[in-house]
Amino acid sequence: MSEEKEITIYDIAKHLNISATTVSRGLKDHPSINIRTRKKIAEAARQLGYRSNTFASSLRSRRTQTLGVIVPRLNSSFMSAVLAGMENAASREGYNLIIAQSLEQANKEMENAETMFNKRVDGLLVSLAYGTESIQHFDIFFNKKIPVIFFDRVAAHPDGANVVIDNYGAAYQVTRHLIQQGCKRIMHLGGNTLLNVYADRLRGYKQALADHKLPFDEKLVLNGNLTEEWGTEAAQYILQFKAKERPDAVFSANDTAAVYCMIALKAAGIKIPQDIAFAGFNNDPISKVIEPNLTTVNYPGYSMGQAAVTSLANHLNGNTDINATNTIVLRSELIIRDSSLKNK
Amino acid sequence: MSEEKEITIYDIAKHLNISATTVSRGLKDHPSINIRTRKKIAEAARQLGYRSNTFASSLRSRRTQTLGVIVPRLNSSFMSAVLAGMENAASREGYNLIIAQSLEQANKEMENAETMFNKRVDGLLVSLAYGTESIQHFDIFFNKKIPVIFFDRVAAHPDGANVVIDNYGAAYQVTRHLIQQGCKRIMHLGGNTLLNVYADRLRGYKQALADHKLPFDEKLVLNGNLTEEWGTEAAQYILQFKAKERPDAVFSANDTAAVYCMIALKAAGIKIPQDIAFAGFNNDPISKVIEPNLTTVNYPGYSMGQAAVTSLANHLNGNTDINATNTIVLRSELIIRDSSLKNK
DNA sequence: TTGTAAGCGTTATCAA
DNA sequence: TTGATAACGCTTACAA
Repeated sequence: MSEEKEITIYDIAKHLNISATTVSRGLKDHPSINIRTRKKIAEAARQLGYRSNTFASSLRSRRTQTLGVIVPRLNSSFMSAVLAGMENAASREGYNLIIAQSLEQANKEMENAETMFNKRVDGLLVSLAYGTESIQHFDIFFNKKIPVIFFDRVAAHPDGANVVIDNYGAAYQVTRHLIQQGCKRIMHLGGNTLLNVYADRLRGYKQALADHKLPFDEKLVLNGNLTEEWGTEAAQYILQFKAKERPDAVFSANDTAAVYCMIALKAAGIKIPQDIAFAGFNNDPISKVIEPNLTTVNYPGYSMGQAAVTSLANHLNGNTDINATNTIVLRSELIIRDSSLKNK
Repeated sequence: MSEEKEITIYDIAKHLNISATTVSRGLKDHPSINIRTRKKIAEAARQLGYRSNTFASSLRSRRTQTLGVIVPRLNSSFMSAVLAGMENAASREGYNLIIAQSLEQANKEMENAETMFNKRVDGLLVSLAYGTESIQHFDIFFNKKIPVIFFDRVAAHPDGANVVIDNYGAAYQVTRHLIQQGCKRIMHLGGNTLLNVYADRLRGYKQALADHKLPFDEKLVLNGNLTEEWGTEAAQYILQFKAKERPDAVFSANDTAAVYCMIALKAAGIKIPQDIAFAGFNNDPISKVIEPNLTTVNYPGYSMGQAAVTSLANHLNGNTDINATNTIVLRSELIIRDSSLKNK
């Protein structure tokens, strides 16, 4: 079983009395090779325990069959699903993935981009870090015409494609749902509006208010980093309102901030949803543990991963121009739970 | 900025009127190269925009400077921390990571192992899938003397090293803590005991009982897959006991099962911790959201990742024999929260 | 301390 | 449909 020496296409060639060129072609099912020859080659390769040397191949062909993935963090069920979807599509298309996390830091993202570039990935998939304010560090890719696809946390670029959920529409739905529950002063806990996801959620919130003739009040929008601590602080902000001006609902741009805000409000004697209704975003596991359970928005992570890789692979195979499908928008799903049901 | 042609060591050599060999050596800080020559080479490389071609290098040197990582799932804060620690150590040691998830399935783990093998990783880091019952699929690595390190979910192998936390000791501490709170009939929710982590936690639980003269009762041990649904079912099991025989504490081998068991028990009118005290394992974010907050065990994920990679790198550099440091045990930490404090 | 020259295993080119 | 040959860019004996 344990081979002494690596088997090369020359060994196969010698074994079959044909040329290495033919073996090379046969192994990749090149159409110009006789189908019976191809079969013989495949059989011999199996028998001899041949495995292709990707370095030699990459060196010569200048393709690595590898895609780079840069994500802010791996520790969410959403990202795990995205990556599973990416892996699935990638292996179907004959690509491997290199994964790196930026830990939400712009400089780490730059480093990662450089590493990916030096590893000569055939294409790049990026979800931007919270701290990223410019996407210049991807210019090395654009300059070399290496395709870049942004997903979820995206930025506009003439040569880059985007895969996103309809953050605007989802936020609109959430807000409308709260309005339909009778809420009139809906607060929005938002993130860095330089990022599309947070900007779009804010827009959806505003539009829903406008469409239902509710005034927009700047004091009812608080932007921050959406962490546990920040969610707790947001509760303090809410508690400072005079009784009459206090919001009767909160729509948070993520579940973490929503949940920690709820915990702090509950501790202060606020009843949820009677006094203040709540809705979050992400369908994080904690949304099913907090009492009352949190109304939220579910992302289709697996599909997003698949869509991003499939689109990238199509582009690499020359099937589509990257501009032809510049933005793919996936459907998300409103999950209604007790935290927003005032009339139950 | 956008170079037309890739710069090679020959371009640098020509530029400086020296040989490519010297450039190659200079670039890797080979000691036999004059330090001034090295400086000149580095400077020219920077100036010309040289980037090393890893394929040519790997092809020739038969090393990839790449480590493979196979994990059950990426979607836990623990795994994210592990990977961050691995990345940190890897980049310090000059290695890159390829990451794959087995999704807890043995056959996916086998596929991943094969992919890693074909990618010719210099070493492999594995946390075993829930469904894995044999580690034969890693024999291709052992046969070729490619080092394999198991971490967290490990298996014994003469040629493989392990990096783990002291599951036995942590479980012992948890159980002792519950006993000190006055609990006498402590139930254990466990996982697949083919996996070290669950077998060791069970052992620690048993030993703590024995050391405190509490009888071990088989009916108080329930093994399962530790999912949300299973945790809910475990609650039904607990509710079936006659009042006098009902456990007065539960030590779960993970937080998910503990939390969903708590939710179901609370719904049935059980008071926590008064009627039944609870402790979990993992320090999952949900443990801080459930009421009362869950006593649990925190893993040092980042250190574990660093330790695993550092150990692997040392071995690859020939600094240590893999048998010399066959098992590294890291300290974990008991986090006491309200769910286990009966006397508060 | 530096250089010469021979490969590593594959694929592109050109020819048959 | 197949083959001969020359790269791809780097490392490493061996030599100087």
